[in-house]
Amino acid sequence: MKLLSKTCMYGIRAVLYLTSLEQEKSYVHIRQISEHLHLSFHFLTKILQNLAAHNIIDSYRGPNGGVSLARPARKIKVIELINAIDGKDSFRGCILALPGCGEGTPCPLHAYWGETRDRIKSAFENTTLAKLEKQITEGGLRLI
Amino acid sequence: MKLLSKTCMYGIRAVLYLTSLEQEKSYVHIRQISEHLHLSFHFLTKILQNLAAHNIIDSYRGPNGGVSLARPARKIKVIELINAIDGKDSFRGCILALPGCGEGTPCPLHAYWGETRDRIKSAFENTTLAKLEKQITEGGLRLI
DNA sequence: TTATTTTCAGATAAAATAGTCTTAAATATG
DNA sequence: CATATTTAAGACTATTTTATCTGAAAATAA
Ligand code: SF4
Ligand code: SF4
Repeated sequence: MKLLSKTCMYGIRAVLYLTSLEQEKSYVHIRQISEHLHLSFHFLTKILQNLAAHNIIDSYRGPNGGVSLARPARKIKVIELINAIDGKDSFRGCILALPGCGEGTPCPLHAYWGETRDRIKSAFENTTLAKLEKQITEGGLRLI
Repeated sequence: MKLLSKTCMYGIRAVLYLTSLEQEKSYVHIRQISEHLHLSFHFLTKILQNLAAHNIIDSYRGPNGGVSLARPARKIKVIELINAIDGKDSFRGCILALPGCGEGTPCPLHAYWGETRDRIKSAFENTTLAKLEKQITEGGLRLI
């Protein structure tokens, strides 16, 4: 069972780290992020390029360059990251992969699955980076 | 988001088909199953070999050979198939893949995830093939 | 016995995912 | 301007998952 791809996990962790720094619009080097989270710098760079293309983070080249959140953390929903990295249809996936499903009668596992899946999805839709960050600081939760 | 691997989906569908035939301990050709479900015969054979090794189905070679449920459908739980195919640790997977997790303090997504994951798992633990089969016949649900 | 049918076992191939590396482009500073 | 720094872009490699293929082993039937 894989809720998110590894790529997506890395993206979320990186952006949560950015959130935790909560500097006012100053760029953070990707190298700093990758070292802090123990991730491959090059791989993370690719992931963050994607998030930049989706206007979730801003990026800037050269010395003093780096990445930063494109908006305040309370305006970025976790589902946005998931959609950007794992694709919009990530939560459309079903349980038995029947050909041409969703139109006719459902498979016998649909009842169990559909509801649960929607609940998971809406949890991500209703969670902002700020919300998660609050939990991190209040609950002593960790990113690494 | 992938709840089950494709391999696992195929295995479940195949075994549900066996259940639907509910013949008294007579073997069904894998070829018949694969054609009915539109799956690759060779691939399905490998999946069913695995299920046979895990004592979920019985198999028999030669003409009149094939596979059949190892026990009555009401005594086979869906989680058994998942454990056999996707592995015992399938529902241990987490959301941020932190190194050495589960021991110390959790990551900020753990709260959302853990509960949901356990609910999904216990749904599979409390569902037998017979239960699903009942839904199929009563609800006009489909396997192909 | 001999031929046929079927699963078993393992090698191989293709596709998807994950990760690495190299070079180019933009920016800052002296 | 020249140079150092940093992200951008894309080719390349590695690993995992999914799928195919081949021949052996077991059971049956003629
Ligand atoms: S009925 Fe639902 S769970 Fe089943 S195959 Fe279709 S979409 Fe997937
Ligand atoms: S705290 Fe839970 S969800 Fe987060 S990384 Fe650990 S096991 Fe996974």
